Amino acid sequence: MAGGSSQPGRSVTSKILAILAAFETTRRSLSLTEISAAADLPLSTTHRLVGELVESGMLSRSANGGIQLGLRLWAIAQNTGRQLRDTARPYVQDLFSLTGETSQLAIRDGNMSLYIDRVYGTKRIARASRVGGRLPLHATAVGKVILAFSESWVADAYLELPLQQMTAHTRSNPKQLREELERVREKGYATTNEEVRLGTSSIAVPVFHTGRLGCSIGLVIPTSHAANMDRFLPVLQGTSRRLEAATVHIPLETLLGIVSGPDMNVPEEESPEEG
Amino acid sequence: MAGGSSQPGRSVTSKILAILAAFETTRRSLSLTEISAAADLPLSTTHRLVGELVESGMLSRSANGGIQLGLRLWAIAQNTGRQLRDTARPYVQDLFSLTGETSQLAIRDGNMSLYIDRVYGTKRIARASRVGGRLPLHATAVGKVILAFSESWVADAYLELPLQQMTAHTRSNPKQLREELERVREKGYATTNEEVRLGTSSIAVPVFHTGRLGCSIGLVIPTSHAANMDRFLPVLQGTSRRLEAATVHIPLETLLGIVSGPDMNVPEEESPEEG
DNA sequence: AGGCAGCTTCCACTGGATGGAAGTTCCTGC
DNA sequence: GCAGGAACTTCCATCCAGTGGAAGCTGCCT
Repeated sequence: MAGGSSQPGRSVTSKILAILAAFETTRRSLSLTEISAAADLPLSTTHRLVGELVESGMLSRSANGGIQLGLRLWAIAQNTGRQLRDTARPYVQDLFSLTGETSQLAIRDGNMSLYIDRVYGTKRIARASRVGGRLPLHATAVGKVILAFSESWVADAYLELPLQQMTAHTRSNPKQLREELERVREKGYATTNEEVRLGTSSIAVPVFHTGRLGCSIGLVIPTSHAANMDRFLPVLQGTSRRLEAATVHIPLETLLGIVSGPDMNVPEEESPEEG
Repeated sequence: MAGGSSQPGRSVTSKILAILAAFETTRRSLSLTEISAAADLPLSTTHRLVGELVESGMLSRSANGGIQLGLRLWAIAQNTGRQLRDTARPYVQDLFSLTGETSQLAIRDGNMSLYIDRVYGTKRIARASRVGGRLPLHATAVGKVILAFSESWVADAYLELPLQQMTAHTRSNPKQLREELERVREKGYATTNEEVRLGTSSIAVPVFHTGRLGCSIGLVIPTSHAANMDRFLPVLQGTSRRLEAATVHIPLETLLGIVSGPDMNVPEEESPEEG
């Protein structure tokens, strides 16, 4: 290639991905230089690629000169897993209306729980998760539900990995976790107490689909009034059952848009980020 | 390039965009051949690029062999306009709780209204819009609000374009529309009656930000009980005012993530699609 | 008014992208 | 069970699109 030392073995595709990935962890707009650094690309290459991406609407320039993700990209991406989100949203809303607590729906994406939808009130509580965000499976209630009710290889593979200690309360001992998952299976729901972030607790139940785990729905509750969280169980289980009924006619693969095959993909270190 | 007749002048970037754009109008998974046709690329090129995109998580292969948008892409794209969506969501929810009618929030994207958020109940009504979807500005209540309260060049430029006749009720006469926009400005809200789709009507109000139009919020109502729609006005205006208060401290550019500059981009013919 | 950081443009070079063709798999109909 | 064919995958000689160092530009800060 150019002047002398291109970085061989990097396809254009991977460079474009690297540029988009620079926005994966931040809500801010980024400068060209920041993108260049994050994507590990020469400034001039970044400049040209970003230019093309802006041209096409994948990225956009904001008033202050920064670069952000474009509305076109967002609009295209809205088609991902739409079946599940469109179907589930009213039920997640109901859950919020009935409990008044932050309600969420998550699926497994590799070895993380991926938050698909989330309904919350105007009084903000400190939040560790967000729609599109990921958290470790062992630290959250939805994650524990996913580990407990997925095919056994999921938990087996997961518990081999190093388990991130997010707060002093996070259980990072594989043996203890395995026992806890057993209890989750018996009781039919999972809870956490300040295992992701101090001050918030959570509770979650599974949503099944043709005998397999489909997703998990749960509540995030300020620890201050989280005593007796299981008072929410009837509502949670009722919502789960109604959601199961609403999705039973849709093939699981259509719902999720993915096969969650045995490909536990590599950690990739997304820190919990912002509150 | 290869064997003989590449299509010169097409950057790799544009090819990747073309592949992603193939998913813009469909929720289905696509076969390689379909993508190849939609993106107007040779099959082998499509094969290689799709392979790379799947590798990186931008696309994913579903169980039946089809190809779909990947969760990674979705998760990255969630950062687009997050500030506005995160802030506004509870207010859109409130609007739904208080009215029981489908509630939505839209902004202008080129010469279309882009639906940013939407809250609806479990009883489905025929719907023409969806989150991430676009509709012509002149046929919807939110669109009319956008035209009426944006800088005057927006409506001026828009009314020069050919106006799509979506139903028998759609007003596609520029002169009539200009008068209607004047009335919208006087009354402070806009309505439609079956102008997008027979059977549904809508009403919308503007949400301002530092004196300029920020976005528009509105309701979609089955025409059967849309008589006296303006009974919803106090709730709509109250919600708008509360949303204005909640966003006033955030710079407009940060909110939208874009400058809606004088670049009225070309129609691009997205049909209303599915109900 | 000099310095500097960030952005944009330029351009000769070259290796990664290219796509036609051949090979493979997996149907479906007779 | 096998011919026909549609969809997908692999191969590889060709060559131009992508490349990135360097130089130029802009605007801000001191």
